[in-house]
This record gives sequence, C-alpha cells and structure tokens, in this order.
Amino acid sequence: MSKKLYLVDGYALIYRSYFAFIRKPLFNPQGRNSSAVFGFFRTLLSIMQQYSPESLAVVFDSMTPTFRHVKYPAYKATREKAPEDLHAQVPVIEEILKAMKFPQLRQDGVEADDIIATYASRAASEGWPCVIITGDKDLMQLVGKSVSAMIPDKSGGYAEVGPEEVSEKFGVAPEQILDYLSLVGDQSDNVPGVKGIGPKGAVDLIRRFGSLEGIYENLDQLSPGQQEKLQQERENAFLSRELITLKTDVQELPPPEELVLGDYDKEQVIRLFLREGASSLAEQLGTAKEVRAEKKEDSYSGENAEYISLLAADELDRLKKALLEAKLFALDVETDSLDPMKARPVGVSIALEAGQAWYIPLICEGTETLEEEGVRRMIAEILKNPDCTWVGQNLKYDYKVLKRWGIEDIQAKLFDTMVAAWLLDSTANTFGMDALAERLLQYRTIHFDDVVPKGKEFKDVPLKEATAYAAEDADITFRLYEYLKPRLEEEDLARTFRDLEMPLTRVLAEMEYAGIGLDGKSLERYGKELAKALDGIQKEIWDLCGREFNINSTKQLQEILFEERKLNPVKKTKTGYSTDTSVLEQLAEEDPVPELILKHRGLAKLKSTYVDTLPKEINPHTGRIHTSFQQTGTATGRLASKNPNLQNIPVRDEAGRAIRSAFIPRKGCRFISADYAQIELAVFAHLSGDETLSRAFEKGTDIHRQTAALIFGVDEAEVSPDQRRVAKTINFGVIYGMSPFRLSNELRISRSDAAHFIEAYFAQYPKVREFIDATVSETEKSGYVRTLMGHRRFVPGITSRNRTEKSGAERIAVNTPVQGSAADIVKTAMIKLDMALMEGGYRTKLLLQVHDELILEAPEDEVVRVSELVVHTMQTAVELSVPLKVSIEDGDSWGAVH
DNA sequence: ACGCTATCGTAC
DNA sequence: GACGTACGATAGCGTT
Repeated sequence: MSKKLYLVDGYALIYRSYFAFIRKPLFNPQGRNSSAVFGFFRTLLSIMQQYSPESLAVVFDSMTPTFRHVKYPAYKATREKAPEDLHAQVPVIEEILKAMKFPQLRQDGVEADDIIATYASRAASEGWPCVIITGDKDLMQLVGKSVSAMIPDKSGGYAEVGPEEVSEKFGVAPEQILDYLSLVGDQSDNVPGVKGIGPKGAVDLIRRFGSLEGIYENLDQLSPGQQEKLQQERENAFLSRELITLKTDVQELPPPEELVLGDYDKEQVIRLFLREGASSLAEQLGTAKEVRAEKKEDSYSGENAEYISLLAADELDRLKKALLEAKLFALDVETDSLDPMKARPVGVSIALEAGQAWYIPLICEGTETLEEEGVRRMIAEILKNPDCTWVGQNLKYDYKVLKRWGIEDIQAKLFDTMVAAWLLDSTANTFGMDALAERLLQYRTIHFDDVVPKGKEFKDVPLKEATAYAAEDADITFRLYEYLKPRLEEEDLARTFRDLEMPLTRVLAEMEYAGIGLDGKSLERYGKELAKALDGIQKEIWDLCGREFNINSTKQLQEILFEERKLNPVKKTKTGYSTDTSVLEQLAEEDPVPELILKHRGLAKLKSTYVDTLPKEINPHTGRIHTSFQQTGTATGRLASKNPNLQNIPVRDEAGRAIRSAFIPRKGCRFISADYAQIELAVFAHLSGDETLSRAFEKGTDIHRQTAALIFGVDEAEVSPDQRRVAKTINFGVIYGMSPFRLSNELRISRSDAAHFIEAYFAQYPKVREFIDATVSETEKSGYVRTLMGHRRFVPGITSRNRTEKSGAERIAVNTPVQGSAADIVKTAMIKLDMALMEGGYRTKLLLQVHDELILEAPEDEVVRVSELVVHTMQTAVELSVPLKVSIEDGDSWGAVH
C-alpha cells in the first residue's frame, strides 16, 4: 500500500451535517429534510476537489449491538435517538455513495471506530499514510507518524491535523488521549470517567504521571480530595478505558489496496443530487455544459425519447388526426425573437405523450421544409377546437406569436405549465422550463445557447440538432403537465388554476397583444424641457458645493453632505449613510443643498425611467406599447408588468401626470378607467368580519374619516384633515403589519403616541386583532396561507426563533390573504368583463390592469354602455360580506382619467 | 463588455 | 431591525 488512504467516519459526518443546518434545514423537492445529504456530500466533494484521493472508504457503525454494549449495557444509553428525518437520510446517502462507487464498510458487532482503528494501526506498523475524517475526539488516539486526522475547523471546512496539533488541542499527546478520556468520560456515549475530574485536572494528571497506571501508582502524591475521587472511581476509570479502547484486530476487512475510487456514471449521480434538491452539488460534479453535451447525444433518439422531424405532408395530416383524437397535446413554437410582438415562427414542436415528439420546421438551414401555409392551417384547426387542451410553457408567448402569424381564433382550453408550477409554489424564484425540468423532473434539458451559437438564429441550426432541442421542449412540457396536473388536484388548486388563472392567461395575452398608444413626440419634447431644468439645478448645486460631482451617485453625495458640508447623518445603510428622501427632507431644514438634490432626483428619475424610456418601447409594427404581464411574478397572486412596467407610471404630482397624459387612445376611442374603492380594506373587513370596519363599507362612508373619528373620539364631521391623514396611514399600516416605530417615523410623532394610536385602532376594530392572531397561529400550524380563491403561499419563516425573521413572516402571513384576495377579485372581474364584452359584441378592449384599476379603450359610441357594464361586472365579480364599490371615468388620455 | 449588488424611487 | 407586493435606473465593483 503506497497511496494515502482516506477513511471517512460516516455517522460522525452525517450527524454533524444534519445539525449544521438545524436552524434552517434544507429540503428536497419532495419536502423531505436533506440537510445531512447535502452537508455530507458537500464535505466529501470538497475533499475530493482539494486532495484528489485515489483510495478512500466510508465507514459506518454496525446495526447490531457491539461488544461494548455487552460489557456495559449503559453504553450510549443516554444518547438521544436520532430524529426520524435524519435517519431517513442514511439510505439516501448510501444510495449516492453506491452510485459514486465509493467503498462502504460496515461489520456486525463492531463500530466504525474499530474498523478505522484496524486500518490505522496497520498503516502505522507498515508505514503507509492514512487520514481519518471525523469530528470524534476518540479517534484522535490513532494519530501518529503516518496517521493524521481531518477535523472541522472554524471556517466550516476540514483541517488536517498531526500529532503536534492534537497535543496542542488537548494538552496531551495522541497516545495519552485514551487515558485522558478515561478520566474525563464522554457524555455523548455515556462513558462514566471519574466524577469530579474534568479536562483541566485530567491534563494535569496525565502530564505528571504519563498514564492511568502511573496515576494510581502515585496516588499518595495527590491532594486528599483527588485521592478520594480516584480511589472511589477506580473501577469506572478502567472500565471507561476499556470501552473507548478501539479494537485494532477487526477481521475480514478488505485489504486497503482494494479501497480505491474509480469512474462512475456522473449523470446518474447528478440526477440523484437534483432529486435531493442539491443543485449546487450537481453543478459542482460536472459543469452543466459537459452534462448537457452528453445529454445531446442520446436525446435525439435515445432510450427515453423519440424525436421526429416532420417534413412530409401526409405525415402532417396523420399528426393532425392524432391530435384531434388525443384532445390534449403540448405545442411549442420556435421563433427568431424573444419579443413575441416581433417574433416570426421558425418551427413548431408537438408532443402527444411523454417521450415522443415531432418538430415541424418552417425555416431550417439546408432542409426542404413543408409549406408554411399548410402548417399554419393545421395548427389553426387544432387550436380552434374547444374540445382540445393546449399544454404549453409560458403560453402567453406562443399565443401572441401565433396570433400575429394569423391564428386568431384560439378556443382550445389552456394549460400553462409555468403558471401551474407557480401556483403550486409561488415562493420558488424561477419558473423557466429548464429550471422546472431540473426541479420537478430531475431532467437536464438542452439549453438554447448550446444549440444556437452566439450571433446565430434558430433557423441556422441544422435539422437534427434543431429537432433534438425543439422536440425536447414539447416533450418536457408534456411531462411537466403529467407531473403538475395531479399535484394541482392534490393541493386543492385545480379549480383556481382552471377557472381563474387559465382563463386569465388568455385575457392577458389579448391585452398585451392590443397594446396602448403613446404620444412619443410629446414625451420627447418634455424630455428636452427636463434636461434643461436638470442642468440648471445641477449648476446651482455645484455652485453651492464649490465643486462638480455626480449627483446621482449616493457615494459621492455622502462625501458632499456628511463630510464637506458636515451635516448630521440621520440613518445608516449597509454600506454607509443613507441619502434617501426622508433623510434629505430632514437635512433640508438646515442646509439649502438637500432641497435641490431632492428636486434634481425627482426630475432625473422621471426622465430616465419614463420620459426617455417609454418612447423606445413603441413597437415598430404596431406603433403601440405592449407591456408583458407576469402571471408568475409575485408571491401573493398579484400581476406584475414589465418591458415596460406600466404599473408604476407616476400619478401623484403634476410632473408625473404629464407622463400619463402621453398615453392616448386610438382615433375615435376614449379611455375608460375603473377602480375599486379601498379594495384591500374591504377584503380586510370581509376576512376579519369586524362589524365596525364593515359598517363603513355598507354605509359607503369614507373609511379613513371613520377611523379618525373612532380613534380620536370625535364626530365624523369634526375630523380634521390632519386626523384623517393619521387614520389613513394607520389603516394601511395595519394591513402591512406596521410597527409603532415605523408609524412614528412616518407621521413624525413620538413612538408612544404611535403605539397609542395603534392600540386605539385595535380597540375600535376588535375583530381585526382577532383575525391577525388567528391567521398567524394557523400559519404556524400549516406553514402556509391561502387567499379567497385558494391561492397558496408558503411562509417558511413563521417558525423561526429569530425575532426579525419571525415578525417578518407574520406580516407576510397577514398581508398575503389581503393583497392576494384583492388580486383574485380583480382577476375574476377581468375574466367576467372580457366575457361580457365579447357576448355583447362590443369592440371595447381591456388594455391595462394596475392592481385595483382596469383601463379600457372604447369606441366613442360604446363608452356609456360599456361604463355601466364595467361597473356592474366589477362590483359583482365576487360576493363578499361587504359591498365593493367601483368608480369610473372616461377621457382622452390616461392622465385625464385619474 | 457584461453581470451582480446596493440604493433609490415609482406604483398599488 | 423597524411596512406588504412589484420593476427598473444608476453607480460601482468584480469578472470575462
């Protein structure tokens, strides 16, 4: 034996790994604890990477009692039984070790320590190197000239230690560890030791007399107290030594030469890691690229999948018949652009069952493809059929591409795998197909960049590769469907999905497709005005400060304000002093510069975020702006808007209003804007059932005024504007779980006054507090909250012992049903409104949704009738215990309707 | 040149 | 530390 042998103390590493994450355990996608699996292999892989061992074994304890139990029945008796979720991970670790072809050792009647000791003693006598990976101090007795140990260090890694380090750490040499531990004992193994002798005393005794025998031979030299302890516990001392003495003669172990590492199926191990949710380990094992390259080889017509390029007209016809018969299929469009409002189809892939898919190229380098028109007709026919279900990943994208291609009549039912995955767990952060395949199917897809070289397009990809990629997309989408469908049912989300989210997907696609008109010219003019104004303010600031600097840089601003102008910092950020609005407002009281900075910032924000950006978003084909609504963008169920974000266009001040005014209706049309009055507070009243809060909605009184009257103890008619402002802040604050601290800051009042207001609020609305308490305690039990329509959000922090995290989780638990249910209501209204408009034969179109507001574009002669329809539909979208009120306006720009 | 984080600010 | 949900701009830093 010449190679260095690495011996891993299996259970020591498993325990350590499990408890390392005990405050924040890791879970695999099946929801089982995977801390031990992750920690175990993270350590193992890091050792592999650092030392590249050729020879290694993982050693486990036997499942049967050992000679130590026979000798001393109390052995390890005090040890707490391992938690069930730790125990369950052992077979998984064994499975992965097996897949990695790592030698595993265990033997009945002996412990891992004994096996390790047997090899170590051979290493010592034969002079070959050996390393023990463990956290167990018993094993330190084995360290010597050719045997070292790796123990956890402070940084979380493992450090190699030799005899000197052991002596340093314990104060005694490795060969004295045994006698040392016989005196000290071992709590975890219930080894008694000598009562009254601790680490300090033991080190002292061992140093003076060398060994246990040495001590007992020289008892007369000790203090009377120590003499007595040692006399009395003599038996325990020697029994202890016997227990912790390791066997070095375990028989029938494989010779060390056989404990070698070899090649193994990396792909298989990566899959196991992915199954356990350890994607970082999977990544570490083989770079994603390598694995994907391997994947490419066999996925074209591998064991698991058959992918066919469709090039013949009669095959297309046969496929159509099969589709109409199957009634459910995955269909995915390849295009030449990520922007569906610019993209042209390059090919279509279709899957009818898992493992089989077709790619129908329309444009493909070096291939004679089918006539585009024939394919278009075929797709149009199957998607027109209301009995069919179209399964897709991010359906809105394909829907819009196909609509632009001329497929306008899509009546097939929709099943979007991306939305389904989001509905099942909105706390995940990615819902892309590649990520879903890995997370849910443990399948690594071919990535776009692997098939399409930079600078090229999909149509440049040769047929074979194009088919492998495109058909896989359809195949995986189908498999995702098979995975997701039953889970939606199990989790009681199938109805929300079918009746709310999927009908909404179609409505959103239509809204995005319609777009909204923007007067780019007027914004450009405004931009020039702003540029001038900014220049002037900048100059003023520079003059006052005596030098030029970048006003947009918070870092430079800190220097100017807090160093050069010696202003007092108000609050800190992670990296320095804050310069946000509230700080600058305070500083403005003693210095003229902050006021100017505020002015500059406001205008700069307006210009860079809206005025300069929006005209660039005008689509060259349609001349309109087409935002994208993210149906999977939020954890509460709200929509999000991007490219551009039309949900945060300024509204409050005059400068911002100018931007809204640049949004204009088509010729002959007007905008209609309808918004729910205080929908979140109405939902809050409904969910809490608080009579007083509900009364405001029933009577249609101003909720903020009512709250002010109640907490200040005055008549509603006597409420001052200031009192109403305070009440408004509290009304919203309660929904968000605002603290007295925040409220006092917001209102510039003392913290005790703020606390007093909140108390008064709860006293007047008693069921609000009950609702909050009940919601928190239910969330603690179940781990999640649900909205009115059943949308679910996991709240992992709800069991945290960290106070900040715990209260953060409580705020989420309370806010999500409120915000999420409001979102549900608006979504429902959108679907019903879309249907009503269609049934009424109106040409009016929904264009935008801004959380509690809908914006429509109506031909002038429809405005009156549609306005009525909108109000009615929105107010009756769902039935709550309180009435919902909607206010409506029409105008010739967005600025005019708010 | 690109990607990431921090900070800031807009909306509801 | 301290109010929920988003998107996006700029600065500044690190990596390619």
